[in-house]
Formats: sequence, C-alpha cells, structure tokens
Amino acid sequence: MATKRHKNSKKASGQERQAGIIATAAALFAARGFTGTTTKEIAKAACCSEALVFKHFPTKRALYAAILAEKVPLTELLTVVEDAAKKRDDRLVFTMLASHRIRRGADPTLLRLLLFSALEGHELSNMFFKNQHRVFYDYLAGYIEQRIREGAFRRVDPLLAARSFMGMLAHHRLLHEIFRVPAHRSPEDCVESYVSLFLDGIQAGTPTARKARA
Amino acid sequence: MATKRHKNSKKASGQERQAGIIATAAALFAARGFTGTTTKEIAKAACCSEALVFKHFPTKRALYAAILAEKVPLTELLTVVEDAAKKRDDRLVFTMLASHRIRRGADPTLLRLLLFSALEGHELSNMFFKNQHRVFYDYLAGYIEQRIREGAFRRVDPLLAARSFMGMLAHHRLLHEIFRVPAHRSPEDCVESYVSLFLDGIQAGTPTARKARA
DNA sequence: TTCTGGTGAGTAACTACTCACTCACCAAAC
DNA sequence: GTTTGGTGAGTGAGTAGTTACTCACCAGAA
Repeated sequence: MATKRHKNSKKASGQERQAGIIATAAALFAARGFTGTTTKEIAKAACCSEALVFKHFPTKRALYAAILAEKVPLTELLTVVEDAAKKRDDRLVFTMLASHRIRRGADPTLLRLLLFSALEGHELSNMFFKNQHRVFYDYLAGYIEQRIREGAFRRVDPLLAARSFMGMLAHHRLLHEIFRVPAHRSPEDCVESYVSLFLDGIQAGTPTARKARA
Repeated sequence: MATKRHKNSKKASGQERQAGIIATAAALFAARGFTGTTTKEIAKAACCSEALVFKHFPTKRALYAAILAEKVPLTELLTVVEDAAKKRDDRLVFTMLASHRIRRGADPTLLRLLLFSALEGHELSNMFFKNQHRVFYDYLAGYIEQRIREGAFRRVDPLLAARSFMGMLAHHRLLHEIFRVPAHRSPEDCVESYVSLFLDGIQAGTPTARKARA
C-alpha cells in the first residue's frame, strides 16, 4: 500500500495522504454539505494541518470536485443483469436492480453527496448524476421497450416506466436514509413487494382496459 | 393587506415586514441551504438592514424555524379525495393524488427546503416531513388496505404500496426540479402513465401468479 | 413624550487560504 | 563514516475577508 513508507516513519506518502483526505472529507461533506464543512474540520478529521490539505488541493472546491470525480465508479451491475435480460427473466432483472439499489448499492454517503451537490448546484453534480443514475434509466428503458415490442409488456412510455420503478427504489432509500423513517419490513420483503407491484400491478382480476385517452 | 399602513408612509407594519422577510428568506434558504445563505443576503433581498432582520428574529436559526413552521399548511387535498374514495373510484383517487403532486402542489421551494432541512439535519425537519408527507402515506395506506379487504386489490403490504406510488411522484419531481432532467412528456401524460402503471401493472395478459415465496 | 419601525457602525469569532519555516530521509561527495 | 545538499512531508502563525449578531441612535406617527 505504502509507496515509500518506512517502518517507524510517521510520514505518509503523498498518495496515501491524498486518499485519506479525500475519504475523510467525503464523509464530512456528505454529512454537512459543502458550505457546512470547514477546511479546519477536514484537517482535524484527517489528522493533519490545514496547510497540508491546501498542499494537496489548491482550493476547497477542488477537493470537493476530486471527491465527486472519484465517486463515479460506473457500476458493473449491468453486466450481471445482462444475463437475466437475455433469458427474458423479467422478475429476475427487476429483482436484481432493486436489491442492488436497496441492499448492496446502498452507500448512504454517496446518496447524501449526490443530493447535496445537486441542491447546492455544484457544477459536477450533473456529471455525477449522469454516470451514477442515467445509465440505469437508459438501460432499463431500452429493456422495457424491447419487452413491449415482444408483447410481454403493455404499451407504455418506456422511460416513464423505468423512472417509476427506479422512483420506488430511490424513494425507499430517501425515506430511510435521509428522513430516517424506520423500516417495518426486511429489505428482501421490500424488494419482492416493489418488483411484484411493478410487474403484476395492484388491481385484482383481469387487467382493466385503460380509460380511453389516446 | 396592510394592517396599519398610511398613504405616504415608507414604514411597513411589523407583520408585513415579518412576512416579507420570511418569504424572501425562504426563497434564499431553498436555493442555497441554511449555511449557504447569509443574513446579509437576506436583508438585501428583503430591502432592509441586517439589524431589522434580527429585530424580528433573534437568530438565523429562529428565522429558519419560523419558515419551516409556516410552510406546514396541511393540505386540504384529502377532503377532495375523500369523495372519490367513497365512490371507490380508484383511478380518480390516484389521479388526484398524482396530479396534485405533479401539477398543482408543485412548489419547488418547498421541496428544496424539505430536502435541505433533512440533509442538514435541522430539528424541525422531522415535523416538517411528518405534516407535509406522512398524512399522504397514512391516508393512502388506509385506503389501499380497505380496497384489499374488499377484494379489489391484491394482497400487498399497504404501506409499501402507498410508498411505491408516492415514490413515483416524489422521484418524478426530484428528477425534474432538483436534477433538472428535461420533461419529455406533458404533466397530464405523466400522471396518466403513473396511475395506469400502478393500477394496471405493466405485464400484459392475465396477471401472472406471484412466484411462490410466502 | 412615547412608542414603533428602522439603521450605520460596529465586534468577536470564524472563514478559506498563505507563507516562512522545520524535520526526516536519502544519496552522493568527501 | 561523515558531511553536504536536495527533496518531499508537514506545520504554526498568520491575513484579509466574512459571518452572525449588537447597540446606540434616529425619524415619524399617536
């Protein structure tokens, strides 16, 4: 790990320090926002002087930008989902997406960082959002569109359908992680419920005809 | 409007001023967050001195609290929905909820204020959220539960179902108002799509049996 | 006069950011 | 082996500007 750290040296290598500062700063920014976090706090949390923070990052904003840029690791999830998609196993596709979002992919820091940066209007917010979420919508909308063509799904706007499914998941996390609403079901139950709701719909009996509109 | 304002007087009444300060401060807090907004900016936007702001509100936090407390006007929507609910017109119930959220009840200031206060961990956030949103969940969950008992809806967790519907709506607003995703459909189309998706489900044909789990 | 609405000019604390400087380490010159 | 000088890690003590908040004071209406 250490690039040129010696046994009793108290000095960390430049890269180590930089990574450490980024990690601690990310936690603070996620907790308190950009303007709500001071460079002094960051330095204290990273166990170094404020001056050193500015040795690594020219400005506070540059540090924030470095964090956002680092947190865009474009998930590998899609390749796994791909399999289920090829087999047209709708339930598995949506279950994987849901459980990834609700169970594994649940980095609260990331969610808070994303919301803060969007609310505070940081320039990198768009890129952050795009890479972090847009892919899901596009991929999912594409899948839904294909399943509609194949007659497996009703004729709906694919993008809107994708958003409503992702909306359930995003809202679920928002409620629990940001608004601290206590969970009254296990994550597995929630995933199952959301997927069932989306796939099967809530109305009993044969699907009613849509009220004529178009 | 003016309680005791005279014709050529430059002085506003205390209540007028207070309301004005609250309104301008709300807009600023919504745009930039609590820590991101300075009292100097508020005073300037309210066209008065900083000192006057502190004449009306002892601290910046007190001003913030006054805003949150004022923005809890417990919607009258439910009484309107009640009618449709009595007639068991499911589509109308959900359409009214959706269009209220997406079209009329769409005060971007409120949404941003709510998110900021939750993220920044303001004490009033909980109350704010509770009065502003909780009612919907509870009411909606109650309605869904009843419809399940009546055999009109499948057996699902009512609260989870309510959340997934509200989740679609909340996410829709989040996407457009916070993340600035451009709308590719009219609000009416979106409402219709979300309601249809929720009520009819997306899968074609007769509703498939749920994969055995419980 | 006596309120009430209103302010200019502060202040102590804090903010992001800078700078002159030390210290540990290492390699080559002696 | 010791000296020398160079280098990167690290800091204490600032600074200029900003922040929330205060106070003595003013003007006009009752």
